[in-house]
Amino acid sequence: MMNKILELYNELLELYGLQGWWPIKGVYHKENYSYPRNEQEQFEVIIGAILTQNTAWTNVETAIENLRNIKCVDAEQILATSKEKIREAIKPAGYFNQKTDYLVNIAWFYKQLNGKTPTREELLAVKGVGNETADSIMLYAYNQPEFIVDAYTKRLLTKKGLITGKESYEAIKILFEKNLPKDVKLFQEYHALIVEEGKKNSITS
DNA sequence: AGCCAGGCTACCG
DNA sequence: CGGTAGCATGGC
Repeated sequence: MMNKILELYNELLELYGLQGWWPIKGVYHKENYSYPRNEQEQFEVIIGAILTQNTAWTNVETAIENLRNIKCVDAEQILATSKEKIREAIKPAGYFNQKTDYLVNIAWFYKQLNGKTPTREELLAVKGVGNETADSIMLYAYNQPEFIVDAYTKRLLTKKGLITGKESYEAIKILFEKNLPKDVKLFQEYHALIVEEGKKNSITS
């Protein structure tokens, strides 16, 4: 018999279908997992992961478009641009003072990687990158099998009675990873489905 | 007119 | 360690 974590995945998949995350240039590439296709797209995923911290994705889209207009969906360009300009561009995403610093930090980090794939620990050492952002970057920018735990995930698992809600980030992450095959596509779709479910169901359901 | 959104850091006990 | 204030915009 299947475990509850895998059952939940199949239930969500049945409900919502394949999601095809992460959106690039506002587009969800359903049933195509060859993204990101180049460094520009990879870096777009990374800045999106930072900008979406506690922020609605629609606001992030606007911020990324503003950054695109000033050629700053690019690590070198961010480092060559004044913080004031970046701050203005990402204003719609909120927390713009913090996030400007975070973007500069990740730009330095990305540049020194010189094309290498970072470890999760290296990402966590960047100020502005916490557990969820690190896992989002690993899973969607680098296609590494790290399961993402977010507010929707905790809420859904609590509602399903699979956790109490008091577990740590790490504990919930491990719960998923030990009950699922270590499959990047599966991890990508599962998190996307959880977000879809979270968006469609109000806080009080 | 609040409350919420794909969190993180700093600081407290 | 766990708990929480502060950060900020836009949509409903």
